[in-house]
Amino acid sequence: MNLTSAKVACRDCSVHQLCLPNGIDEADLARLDGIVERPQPMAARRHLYFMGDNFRSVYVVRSGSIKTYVPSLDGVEQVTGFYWPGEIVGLEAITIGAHACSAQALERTSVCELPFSRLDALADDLRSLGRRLLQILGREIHRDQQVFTILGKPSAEQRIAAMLLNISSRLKQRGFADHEFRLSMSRHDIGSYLGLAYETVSRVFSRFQRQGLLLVEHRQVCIRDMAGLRIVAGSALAR
Amino acid sequence: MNLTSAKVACRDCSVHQLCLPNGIDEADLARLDGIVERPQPMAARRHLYFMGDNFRSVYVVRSGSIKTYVPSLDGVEQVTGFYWPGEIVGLEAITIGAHACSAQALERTSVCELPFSRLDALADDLRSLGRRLLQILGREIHRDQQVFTILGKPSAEQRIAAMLLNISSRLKQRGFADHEFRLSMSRHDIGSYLGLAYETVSRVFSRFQRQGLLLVEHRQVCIRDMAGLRIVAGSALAR
DNA sequence: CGGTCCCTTGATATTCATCAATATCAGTGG
DNA sequence: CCACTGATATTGATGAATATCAAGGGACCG
Repeated sequence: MNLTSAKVACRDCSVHQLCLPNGIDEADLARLDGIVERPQPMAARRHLYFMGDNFRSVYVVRSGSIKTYVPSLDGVEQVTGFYWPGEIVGLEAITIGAHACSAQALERTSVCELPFSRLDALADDLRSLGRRLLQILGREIHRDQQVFTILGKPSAEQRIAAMLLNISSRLKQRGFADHEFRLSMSRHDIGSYLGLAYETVSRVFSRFQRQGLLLVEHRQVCIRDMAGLRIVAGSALAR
Repeated sequence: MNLTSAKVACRDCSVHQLCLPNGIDEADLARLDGIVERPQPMAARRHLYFMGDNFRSVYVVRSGSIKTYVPSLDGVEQVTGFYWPGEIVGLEAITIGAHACSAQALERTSVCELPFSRLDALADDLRSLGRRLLQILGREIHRDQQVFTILGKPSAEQRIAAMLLNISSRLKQRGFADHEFRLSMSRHDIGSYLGLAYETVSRVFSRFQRQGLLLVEHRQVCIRDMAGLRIVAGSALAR
């Protein structure tokens, strides 16, 4: 028996407040809980879904992390996002009915699976769930807007600083340390996400370390000077 | 009296099929129509809202175009999006309750205003409206994902080609010509959006023209070689 | 008609990608 | 335990792409 796959009810889940159940009352929560599936944890590099797959479920990361990417003909995949505990993967497929990207575990990762048809049917009954779903999607749109300000920055230093601040703030929201964390993705993934060569990512990390902004050891990152990093990122909303 | 501000019911609106009412049945449509406000057209450069404003409404572009941007301390605003007829502005504020960016008309523009509290209340009654709202937000998330693949491209040529294709496909969806259109935003805005200097935008346009990919005259763009543009953009989902 | 903003183009400086070599780390099997 | 292997990361050298500085032309607006 694998402890990490033990069934944890939504009400006792550590990311409860960031997840769908937040704002759903006790009685309704039990019904929501009834449709949540909790598969075995996934090994690193396993896929949650592939681009083009029929949309069945959205997935909440419970532990570990996920990257999404768009594979391309020439084999150069483009990373479109990273997801940490409490974040929801697969929302991009709701309207289209098919996944617009592939989703892959960056490390050993466990998720909750929420079959969307059952979620949708349940929302017919529970107006609070319908509202909550709308909130979740609205939050996602808000986040995407913030990411636009990261990817729209003109220099490698600005983009990387803004990305680190974005990760930091997301981890903080989830109750993790905001100044020290382990990047579960490779330099290559970061470069693909930000539109930079992976060597550039590596160099900027080294430069930030020399400047006293960061301590970087492999994938472990410690932010030494949050304010300085904000200045590098550019004042435009790097919170 | 201004003809463009004449009251057009949702059912007769030209962007009906891209807008909220799509999929709402006749009887319910009348009720939805009842809460839609149709303000006078806005002059170019007028703001729909400013960052930080309380969230009251979402806005559907009926004619003209809107840009959204994040103003920053040093005065260097960062553009986060462009919106054409049938597209909905303001969704990023739904969950937070305050606008995360400012929205400005790029030309004479008319919108429909949908007061969200009334929309939300109506959705309690009309399950079809609740579903439709979810669809709208899901579509927005899907679009944002596509934008990530534009902004994540490594070169100026790729980003600009991908952006043009993205605009083209959005205009086509709305029944406009997909190979010939007028950009309502400045080179500066495009540069800010894509993380490029405005001179680079200008140069790449000229280069594309010399290569026979485009005809560019001021803000008027004609795509001469759609397939070639797709190749430049890189195969990764530039549709 | 004059002024302002926007766009284009050129020259130069800077940043970034690419190529390449080396180092490090996580597994794997002897 | 250690050697071996392949993936990952760092760093340097070089060339290409992009930003910056600068000038001039053209469109739009009062």
